[in-house]
Amino acid sequence: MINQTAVLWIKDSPFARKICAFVALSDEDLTVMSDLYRRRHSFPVGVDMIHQGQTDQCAYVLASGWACSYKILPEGTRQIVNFNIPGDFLGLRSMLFRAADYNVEPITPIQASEIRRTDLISAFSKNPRLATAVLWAAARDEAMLVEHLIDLGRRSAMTRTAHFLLELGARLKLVGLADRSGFACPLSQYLIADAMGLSAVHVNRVLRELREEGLLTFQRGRVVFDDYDALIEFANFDRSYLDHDGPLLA
Amino acid sequence: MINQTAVLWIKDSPFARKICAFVALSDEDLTVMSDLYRRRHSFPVGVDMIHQGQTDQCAYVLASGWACSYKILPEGTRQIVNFNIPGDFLGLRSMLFRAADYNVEPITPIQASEIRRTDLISAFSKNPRLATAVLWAAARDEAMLVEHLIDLGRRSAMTRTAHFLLELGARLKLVGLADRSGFACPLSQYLIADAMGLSAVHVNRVLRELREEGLLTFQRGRVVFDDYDALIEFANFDRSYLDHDGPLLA
DNA sequence: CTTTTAGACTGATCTGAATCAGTATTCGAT
DNA sequence: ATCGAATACTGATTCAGATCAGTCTAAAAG
Repeated sequence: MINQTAVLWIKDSPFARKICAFVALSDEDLTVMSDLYRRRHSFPVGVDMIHQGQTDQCAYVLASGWACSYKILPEGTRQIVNFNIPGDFLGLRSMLFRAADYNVEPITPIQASEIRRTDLISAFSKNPRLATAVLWAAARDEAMLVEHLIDLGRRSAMTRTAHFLLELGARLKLVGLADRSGFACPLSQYLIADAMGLSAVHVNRVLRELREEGLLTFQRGRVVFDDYDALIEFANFDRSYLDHDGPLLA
Repeated sequence: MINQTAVLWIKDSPFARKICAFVALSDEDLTVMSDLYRRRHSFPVGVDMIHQGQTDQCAYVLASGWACSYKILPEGTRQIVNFNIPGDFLGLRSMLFRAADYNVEPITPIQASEIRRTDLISAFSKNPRLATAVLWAAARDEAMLVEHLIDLGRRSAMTRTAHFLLELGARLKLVGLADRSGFACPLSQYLIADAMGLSAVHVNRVLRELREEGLLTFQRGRVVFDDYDALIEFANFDRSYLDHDGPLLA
């Protein structure tokens, strides 16, 4: 049965906002989805949400706050694989493996719903459209991973950083946390460095250069796109992999 | 019903070999799988199997030959995202998107089975275990993508190349195309360069250094692990993300 | 109201990898 | 047997980005 209060509440969540942009979900779908949302948790900064080797196979949907997925290397350096923003589904992969093969750390205090593997599987069998929606989100995450790979492999430090911040903006826009002018961004230059495979010092230099070129300004926790069109041109940003033209599997 | 000839034949395919190593498939599962194998195609070197913007949503399972997935950048450089070897399922992502966002090019002549989206969906609904198996393979591919990202972001040219060749060896071993001593490898130094985000010249230097260190020799189309244990130590290679301890979702 | 500290920022220097400009080798075609 | 095309390989030079070694500022702690 459909619980109208739950439907209204869930419709406003970042996760549903994102999913609804791609797959048309009925009130029934949203009711099934709201069941997944029961186990709310808070995570303070400094406590890993998921860590390497962890065997309890659970995932989270972020309601608020930012996190990052990363791997530590033996030399002590680390590579941030992805930043997780509200609406993101994280840990889907660790559900298929015996143990998590990466860490997830909150960047700001986090509100998240824990999703048990059994709950997800039953929600999927009750509701294949929800399965499609989640798989679509996973495919989109993989496309972003590929763009990140290309950032690291073949784009210069400046293009790479510009591309990355544009993508972050596009993702945040989907959940109403950004617009064409920019977005609030709690990332330190150290975090950006670990994501872009650069040193923090060099990130600082690159950000200054982007500012001096009149492309974008990242200061005091805010990214401002000073010239959005020029920036897209400069970074050769193609948002089609984040975009859509309506429901895919109807 | 179960067709014993088809089951025996499919059991010997690289795809089934790989899948069976992780999820126990019954003869019935294998029969459903063999239905997917009907549309055999050959691709000569020089003709893209999938290209950017292509809208017919189909995927392939490689039976023999090597291919690579890549993206072209405006400056004319390219980044190879992944090499595809026998047994690989490729194009799963393009089934969820409106159009492919990358290219796939044969490196050697290819034999592959075309998988239509509708066929895959019906096979999945007939047989959820097969769906699990394919999702597991996709999760494993994503884990490899993450390792590749870390290669590019935080590993030196030498460690990166060693890690990459070890991973390739581990993947080939699963389908019986490699052992601890090494494997036949049709990749040119140019292809390796485009995958590792290096120049061909530097790849050559790196391969020479690995050879001089007594770690591995890549010459005349063959990778030889001269000192497998030292190599694993050197590259800090952890094959747990490729490995398993038996069926996951029984 | 200081002190401490973390983050933002800068210049000088160093290094790893790219680019350029070749030679050597292998293999296939004529 | 010879030519041409790939591919493998090498040395010299250049350049992007890292490292080092700081300063400046603002906020938090005492």
